[in-house]
Amino acid sequence: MPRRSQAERSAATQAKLLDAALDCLVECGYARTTTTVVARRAGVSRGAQLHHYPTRTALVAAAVEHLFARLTRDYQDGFAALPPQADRLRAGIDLLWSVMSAPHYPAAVELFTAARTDDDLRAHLTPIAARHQANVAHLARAYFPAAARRGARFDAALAMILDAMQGMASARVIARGGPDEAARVATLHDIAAHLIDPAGLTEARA
Amino acid sequence: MPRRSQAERSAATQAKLLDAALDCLVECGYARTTTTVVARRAGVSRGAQLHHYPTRTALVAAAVEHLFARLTRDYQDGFAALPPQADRLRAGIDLLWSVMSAPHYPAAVELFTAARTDDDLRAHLTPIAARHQANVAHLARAYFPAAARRGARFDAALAMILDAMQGMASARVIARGGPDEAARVATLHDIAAHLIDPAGLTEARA
DNA sequence: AGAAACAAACAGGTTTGACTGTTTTTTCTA
DNA sequence: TAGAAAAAACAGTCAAACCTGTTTGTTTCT
Repeated sequence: MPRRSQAERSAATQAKLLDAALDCLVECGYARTTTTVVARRAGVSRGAQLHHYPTRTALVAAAVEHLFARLTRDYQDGFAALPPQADRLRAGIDLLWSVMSAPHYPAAVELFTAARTDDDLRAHLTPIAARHQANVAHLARAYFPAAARRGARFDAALAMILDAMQGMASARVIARGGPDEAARVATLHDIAAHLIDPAGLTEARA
Repeated sequence: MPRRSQAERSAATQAKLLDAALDCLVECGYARTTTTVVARRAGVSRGAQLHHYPTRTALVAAAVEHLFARLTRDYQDGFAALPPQADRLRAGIDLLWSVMSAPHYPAAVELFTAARTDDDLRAHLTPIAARHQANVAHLARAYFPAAARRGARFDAALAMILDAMQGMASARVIARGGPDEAARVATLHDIAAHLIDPAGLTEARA
């Protein structure tokens, strides 16, 4: 690797650090995600780590931003790839759940839990989370225009479905992917149909 | 306080320690819930703390057991006090949510999040959580016998509602008790009616 | 040459569980 | 039943390990 530009070098180390931080959050949890461990896992010296992210909070905040950017892309791509068939609503639910089942998602849970009692971290995370939520809501409205016309009711339904998935993700801590997880997703399908599209005339031709 | 029996002394200090641990978990979060701080908050010497709970994990595990015992009592009392009127289902939902809004509930969230990556803690928490869930399901079935006759569908609905509430509780981390929280509970009322009692013939005379 | 990236050692502060010693209660025994 | 012995509860200190952020020095790019 001769003659890498500064920008390339920076980007490479930062990417290594952020991925390592996410891995570490998933594997070890927030408490044991120390700057030392992250640097070692990233194969980067501690000096370099501190150069790019001067504090631990800065590091994990950047990591979650990195993660959410990826999640937003996943949502976007997923929605764009939704089949234009009769069960789009169903497919949309499955998409949401699949993204929230991503391997790195527990890192977000770790950080938001920690943010509850860490003002600094919360200040970093609040705007990131708000932006992400807005993105998802925007995408959902864009891809289900007919249902979105129901306005607040649609928004409430979406919020509820996301809450439920968030709860399911939390529950995984204890019972990882139990057999009844599928049943719960099925219930969500049912609910979505009831709340968003009670008449049964789906968004097939949207 | 002359002549307290050993059992009394033990029970008193243990209660002080467990309450202090819960307070600390809620206020400071899992990472900053150190044995030192808990002992100080409890007004107990560090030696005494170590005598009753030899490790940090033992302490927090006992604390969460303490908490869940109380939550189960709250559910029980709440269900027993449900009015025998037409909107029992609605009142039941509100009860579930009010218990999950209890001041100490965030302590449970902290511990379950930590348990994901702490085998020791998880081993302690898993049976506690399982027992608690079973208790809630049992109570719900006992107090909504007509709906419970729908079997798996009832269980799925209950699980989903609890998931959603869990998700809402987690979301509080960022937006504490936002205005739309009420809207989400309203959506849950709607869902409960749809999933559990679609005909509208409520459990009024159960 | 200057700036950015990287490397490594260091100091200050914390936490945990072990360890030693003291007081209070219970149990055994005379 | 009185007093000694044992057990339990309580108190406080200590060392090892660790983490964070600073600082100082080196290499790589512009």
